[in-house]
Amino acid sequence: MQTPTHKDQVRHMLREAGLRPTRQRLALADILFAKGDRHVTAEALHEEAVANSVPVSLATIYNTLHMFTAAGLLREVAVEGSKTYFDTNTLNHYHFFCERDGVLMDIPVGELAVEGLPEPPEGKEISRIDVLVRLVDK
Amino acid sequence: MQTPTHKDQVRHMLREAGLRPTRQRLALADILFAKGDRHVTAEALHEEAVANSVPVSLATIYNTLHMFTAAGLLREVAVEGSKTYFDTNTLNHYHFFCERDGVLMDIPVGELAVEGLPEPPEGKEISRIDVLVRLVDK
DNA sequence: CTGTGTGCAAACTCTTTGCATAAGT
DNA sequence: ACTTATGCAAAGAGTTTGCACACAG
Repeated sequence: MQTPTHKDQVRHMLREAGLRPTRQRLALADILFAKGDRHVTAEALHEEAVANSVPVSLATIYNTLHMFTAAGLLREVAVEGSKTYFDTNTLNHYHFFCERDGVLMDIPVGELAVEGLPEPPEGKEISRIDVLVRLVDK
Repeated sequence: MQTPTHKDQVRHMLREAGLRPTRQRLALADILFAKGDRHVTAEALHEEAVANSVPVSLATIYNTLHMFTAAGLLREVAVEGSKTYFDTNTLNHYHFFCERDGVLMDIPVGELAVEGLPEPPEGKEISRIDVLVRLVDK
């Protein structure tokens, strides 16, 4: 094996972010960033990790997700309900959310735009705009 | 007292919604709809009720908020975090959210618009669009 | 070695539920 | 009276925390 593996890239990504590339972080980053943009909950990632023979604890999952988020590798998405979603796509984009099955999807970039941004209140500035398009079965 | 009080209007509103106008519901609706649009959490409403000498239990607060929402009198707003916000403005509009103090505010209607709505996935249709403009201190 | 990360279990927060009591019509 | 709502306390779900042990540099 001499082509740079995905794991190598992931290791580099972690170092860049100032995070020690531990077994668990590597394994989780590998799962998260292997196949395109993903939207996971802590619970789901935990199950996936365990299924992939990476017995991480839930506490570490939360820890890791938050550190990745702080490092800019992930982004937290607000959906109502108790669960927190993490998105591997940190670029500015919006989401579809299907209430029925709790699935979050990216909205193709460029299609949707927010017009007529209002003036933020005194002393505040806009940090980010979230758009969530809720879906129901037809 | 012969002018229709706010409580009378509220009583009528509850009947219209098919909800029995009990003491607690009347008191809560009175608080919620007395002064323009509001954004409350269950906890906040509970404190306010208790402060107004209406010793409702938290369980009833949740119960009531959910029934009001089901009856179309309130709308749930998704902000990340564990707390659920309820909005007395059920018309289509968007929000400012200040992370620092957890305050939710309406964005003046008409200023902000979402353009270029994407096609929803097969078999789904858009039920609602939420826009949350996050604010930070300048 | 030295410091940071991990796992476990317990703690916490917000929310929901079950059941006896109280209130509405 | 008959039905629905309320309150309490206990259970639940998701997330966080404290501390001993393990691992990366």
